[in-house]
Amino acid sequence: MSQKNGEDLTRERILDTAEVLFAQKGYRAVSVREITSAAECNLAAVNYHFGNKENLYLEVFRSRWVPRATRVRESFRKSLARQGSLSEAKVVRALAQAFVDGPLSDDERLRHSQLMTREMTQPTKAFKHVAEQVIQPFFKEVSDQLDSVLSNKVGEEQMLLNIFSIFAMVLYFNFARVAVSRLTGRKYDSAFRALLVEQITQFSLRGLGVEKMEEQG
Amino acid sequence: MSQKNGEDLTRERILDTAEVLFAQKGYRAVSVREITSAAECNLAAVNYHFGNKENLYLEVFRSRWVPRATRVRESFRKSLARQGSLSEAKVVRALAQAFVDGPLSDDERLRHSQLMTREMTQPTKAFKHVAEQVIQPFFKEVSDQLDSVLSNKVGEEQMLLNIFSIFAMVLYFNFARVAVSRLTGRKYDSAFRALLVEQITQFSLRGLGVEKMEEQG
DNA sequence: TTGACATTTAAACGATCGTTTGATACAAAC
DNA sequence: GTTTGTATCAAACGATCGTTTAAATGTCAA
Repeated sequence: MSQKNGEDLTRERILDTAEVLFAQKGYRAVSVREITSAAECNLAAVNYHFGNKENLYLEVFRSRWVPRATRVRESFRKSLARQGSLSEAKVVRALAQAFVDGPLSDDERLRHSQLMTREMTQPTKAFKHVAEQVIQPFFKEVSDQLDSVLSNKVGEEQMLLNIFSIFAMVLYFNFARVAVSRLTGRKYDSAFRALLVEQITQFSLRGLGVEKMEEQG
Repeated sequence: MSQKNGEDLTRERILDTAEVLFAQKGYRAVSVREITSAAECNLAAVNYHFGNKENLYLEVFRSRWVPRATRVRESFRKSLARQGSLSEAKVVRALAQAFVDGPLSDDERLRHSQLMTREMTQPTKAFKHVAEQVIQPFFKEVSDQLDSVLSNKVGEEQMLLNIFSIFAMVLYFNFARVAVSRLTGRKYDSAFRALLVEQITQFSLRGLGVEKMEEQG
C-alpha cells in the first residue's frame, strides 16, 4: 500500500524540506543528502519516492508551489467578493494585499517568490507548467477584472504591460527583501508590509492613470 | 612578471567566460572545468590566478559587474547633462533608458541583471561590496536628482519607496525576459525595448504623481 | 502463519567536484 | 650560461555528488 492512514509521512516530509532548501539555495546547491538528512529519512528515500532529484524538484512545484499560488489567487478573489461594487482601487489593493500581506506566512511568502524568481531568471522544466497553469490564467483574471472597472480603457498589450509593472513591484518587494531592508533600514514586520501594500497600491493606481483616489479598504 | 605586454590574456579570458556562465547558470551550477574549458586554458589556471573558485566569482563582480554598472550610471548622467533644464520626465526617462536601452549590449544587459537578481535573492560575499559601492550611491544620486525637480515634495522614505518601485520595473523587464516575451508574444528587439522604456517612464511618472506629461526626449 | 507488497536501511557504485602537485616552458636579470 | 620567477601543463588528490543495490523491516490479506 502506498499509504495506510491517508498520508505518506516520509514523502511529505521530503517535499516540505526540499522546498525550503531549494528556495533558499537553488537546485544545484542542495544535495540529496542534505534534504534526506533534514527530513530525517534515508538517503535512498528520494529516489524511491520520486525517482530522482529532478523529479523531486518538479514535484515541489506541482504539490507545493502551485497550491500555494492558488491560495494567493483565492485570497485575491475573496477579497474582491467581499466588496460590494468594485473599483480600480479595490482591485489593485486586493492584488497587492494578496501577495504582500496575504494568506501566506512570512516564510512561505519568501519561499514562494524565491522559487518563482528562480524560474523566471533561469526556467527549468517546471516553468512551462507554472506559466500555463498559474501565471497566464491569473494575469488573464487580473486583466479582466481591471478592464471591467477601468475608467480609461486601454488596448490589450498596454493592459498587459501595466499588469507587468504592478507585478514587478509585488515580486520585487518580496524577493529583494534583503536589499529593501538594508536600504530603508526597516524590518519586514506587519507595519512595513502594510506600508508596502499602500505604496504598491497608490503608485500603481496613479500609474494606471486613475485620477481620483479612494480611501483604504 | 605578472604581465609583459600589458595584459594577462588567460586571466582576462577566464573572467569573461566565468561571468557569462555564472550569470546563465549560477555559482554552484558552473564547474571550474567548464570555465577553463570554455576559456581554453588549463584547469589549474583558476586556482593559479584567483586562488579558488569563490575568489573568481568575487573578482567577476569587482572587475566586470561593477565597471558595467558604472557605465550604466554614466550613461544616465550624460543623458541628463545633455538636457538643458531638467524635469521629472527627463530624469525618469534617462533612468529607464540607461537600464533598458542603454550602453550595454543585449547580452550584457541580460548578464548584468541576472547576476544582480541572483545577489538580491541570495546574497553572497559580493553583495556587501555591490550594495555599498554601487546600489546605495546610485539610489542616492537618483533620489537627489528627482528631489531637485519634483513638483510635489515627499519625505525621504517615500522617495526611496518610489525609486524602489521604478527600479522594480527596470529589473523585472530585464531579468524576466522569458516570461515577458512568452506572455506578450513579442521578441526583445529594439522596438520592444523602446516600448518598455516608454512604459516604465509613463507608468513611473504617473506613479510619482507628476500631472503634466512632456513629449518624449 | 504465511505470502505479497510497500518501505526503509546500510553500503557501495561510478562520476564529477574543487584543489594540489611537480614537471616543464619561457622570458628577463645577472 | 646560469639564475630567478611567471605561467602553463598533465595528472592525481580526497571529498562529495546522484543513483543503485540487495538485504532487512514493517504491514495487511488470505
